[in-house]
Amino acid sequence: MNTYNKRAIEKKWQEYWEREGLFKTSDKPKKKYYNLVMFAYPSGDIHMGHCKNYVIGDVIARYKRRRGFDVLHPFGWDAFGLPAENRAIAEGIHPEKWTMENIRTSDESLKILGISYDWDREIITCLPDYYKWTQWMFLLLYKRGLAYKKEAYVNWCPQCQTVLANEQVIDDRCYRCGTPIEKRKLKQWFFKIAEYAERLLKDLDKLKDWPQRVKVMQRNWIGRSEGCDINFKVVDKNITLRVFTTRPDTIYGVTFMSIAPEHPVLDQLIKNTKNREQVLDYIKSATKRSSLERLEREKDGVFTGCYAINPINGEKVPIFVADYVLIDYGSGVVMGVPAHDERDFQFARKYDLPIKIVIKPKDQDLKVEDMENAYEDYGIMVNSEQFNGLDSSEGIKAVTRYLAEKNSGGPSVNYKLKDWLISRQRYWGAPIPIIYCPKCGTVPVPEEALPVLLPVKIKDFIPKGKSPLASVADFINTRCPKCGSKAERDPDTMDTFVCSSWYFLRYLDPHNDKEFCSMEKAKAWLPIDQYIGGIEHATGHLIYFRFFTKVLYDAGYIPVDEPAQALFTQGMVIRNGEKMSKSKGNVVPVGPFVQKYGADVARITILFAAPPERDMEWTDEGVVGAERFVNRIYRLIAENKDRVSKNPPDSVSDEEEGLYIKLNQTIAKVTEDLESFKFNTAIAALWELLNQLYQTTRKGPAFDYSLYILIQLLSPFAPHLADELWSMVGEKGSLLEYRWPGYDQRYLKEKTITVVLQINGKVRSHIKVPLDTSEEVIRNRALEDAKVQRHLSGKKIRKVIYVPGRILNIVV
RNA sequence: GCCGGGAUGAUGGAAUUGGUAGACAUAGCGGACUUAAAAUCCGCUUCCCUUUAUAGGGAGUGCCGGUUCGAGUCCGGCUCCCGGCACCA
Repeated sequence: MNTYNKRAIEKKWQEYWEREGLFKTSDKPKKKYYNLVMFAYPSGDIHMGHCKNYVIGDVIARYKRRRGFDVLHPFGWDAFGLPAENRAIAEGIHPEKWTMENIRTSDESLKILGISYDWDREIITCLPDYYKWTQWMFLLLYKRGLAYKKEAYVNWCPQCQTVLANEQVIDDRCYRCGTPIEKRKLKQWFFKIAEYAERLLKDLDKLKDWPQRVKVMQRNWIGRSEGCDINFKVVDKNITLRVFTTRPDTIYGVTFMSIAPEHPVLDQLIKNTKNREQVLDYIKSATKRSSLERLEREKDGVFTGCYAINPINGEKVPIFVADYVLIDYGSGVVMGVPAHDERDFQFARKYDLPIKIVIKPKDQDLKVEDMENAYEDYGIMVNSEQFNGLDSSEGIKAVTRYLAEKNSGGPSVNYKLKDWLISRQRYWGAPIPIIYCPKCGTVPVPEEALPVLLPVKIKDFIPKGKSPLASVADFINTRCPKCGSKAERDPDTMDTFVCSSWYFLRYLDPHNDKEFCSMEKAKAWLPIDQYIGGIEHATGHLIYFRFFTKVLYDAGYIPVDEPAQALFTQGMVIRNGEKMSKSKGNVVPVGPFVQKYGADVARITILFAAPPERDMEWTDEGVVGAERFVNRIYRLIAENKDRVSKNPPDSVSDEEEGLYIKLNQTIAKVTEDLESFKFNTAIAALWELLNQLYQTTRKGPAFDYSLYILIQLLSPFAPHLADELWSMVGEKGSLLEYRWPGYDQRYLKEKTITVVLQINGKVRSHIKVPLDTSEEVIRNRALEDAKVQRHLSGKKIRKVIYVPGRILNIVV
């Protein structure tokens, strides 16, 4: 009887849970707990690498249920996206067929793992009853002026043949396929997330239970920068160039201006100048280069033939076009201060432009001839007329104020966060609900005409630089909803991150065909009490869904302006040194593993190996340990099942006191650890209790009761085994139907304590005394101690420090 | 470059937040059970030195220094690793 038939037992309990509807969500929650794990992309079957997230979420869900919460614990699928389409192109399977089959397989895997999802609320983003509301969201943003179409230089992945959002470009490469991205000038749909930059930043402070790390990443990503706008008039032209700078204290050091090659003002600026041809050539070659190339090249540019006037002193400086100036930061124009900006310094040296020192360090002077680099630190303003002598920080304020008074600029704030490009030139996504009418222009599809169905019958998925939908005549050709004349649909689909920006709301009211979610349900369940997912979404999904929440809040559809109270980011599952993934060929599939070892073993393996926020190595040794753990518990209970008692001991004998204290400590420890996501130490505590129970030779009422409690404490981690043992000892139903056990305050502390005796901070001896022994008694006992005496001989005691119940340190 | 986080036995990891470093597990070694093996149960297992043994001593949480009766934990200075941002004006 070393082991038990895991698969048979697990199946039995999974059927029971389903039959009794134990995972169902309450319609009228009294004490709600919205526990959400990030949904997933259905790429084949799930494997153990994915499961960590789900197992963590399930432990919390089961624990909270037993604490009396009405738990909402749903799951769904982020089912649009490129892999399905790429598979379709390679193998001729329709993306929908492939996706839905994957979902069926993966659902099965989640069920055999015993994850307690309310399956009635499962959502699948590629189905019309879901993406209807994704399109509705687009229209809402459009109505609120937050969705707009503009021509811009955008990120283009030549491999995926589609544009990408900034958040999907990692180190100038496509986040999906790693291909270096190109810049293309295209007309695309954007969401005005930049308009929410300040609120997205400020409200991070409200998110007390989010990891610091994620908040820091979001702050970096939003990239708020305070500074000053300065207007430079162009000589002999009716043009004003606005620059943004964080260092207005260096304004007297401006010796040139640089404009980004993509800047629209250039057309007008170089009209009728003799350098026109040269400038156009430069623009042409510069705009072709990738941002990576541009970064690596030596800084260069070309003189436009025009001059600008420095508003502070009227100096005339040449204007260049230079590709180190970024079109999408600030105004795309910079003032060149070579003495105090490294890039400007290099540029000035190359073109022999003057370098003028206007900031000097506090304790020394700078000489242009000696400079090998720009002096970028703060210092004292010099060569700056009335501002001479000011410290940089005062100078920044003084110059800003002066420029504002003169109407030549003023304080300004810039963000790195840019508007979110959401058009995709691919088939497998939610169609953008917009119609172009030759008479009425851009016309949104009326709400009652939603969803705009993705045509199922399509032969050619291959992207050719424009959406495959563009060549589906049935889809593209339509009538204008306003005037009825012949019109065309937008052929693009939406970024899948749009689908995932609001999915957490659909779970609240998944079958509502009138609204994406009723206000009543939103009020009942929001915000998410615990969100669990991967850190990789820190600057993508986790910003987008905060943005959507704020928009919906502003529009009066939901009662919260932040979606999630608490966030937990779990670590990855590593195997053989690499992230577990199909492409690395190191996955452990769920089905075969559960067949062989059972779901409880899988769960314990994941939970015990490491703290959940850290990466965990999946090893065979870990599996061995987990298997031993469940077998050992099963055997202990099975061998003693007739002894198990639901009643705490009436009185605790001296002999059993140690065990009974251990039991109460274990209840307290496991409870605390569950509250703070320390599942590895919670299981370690159970293991300690288990070891102690195995070593108990004289079994009494405390032992009998301990078994009863052990089964209960096990239930969030190994729910199948726990329920099986529960019925083995004569209890009814599932532990999900029982409250979490409490502990006896009186038996948390040992009645005899060990006091460590130290001399000069070194451990020399230990004494055992009753719990409430006075310091004096302990001191005397210590001085009598043979070992202490040996170390004290011939020395004078200078001081004695007593830490109650722990340590007595004698200083000699 | 700027901003985070980290470094503890052979290994995964504990340590009440300044109070016995190494819980629990894995691996290893030894014992019991067995005809035998597996499984199981029990014991040992940071390193070095002394000792037949009991035992005793010393060192030890990446490195150097500091605060303290006492530091894995706090402070200062480094080294290395991981992550985020980065031509951001």
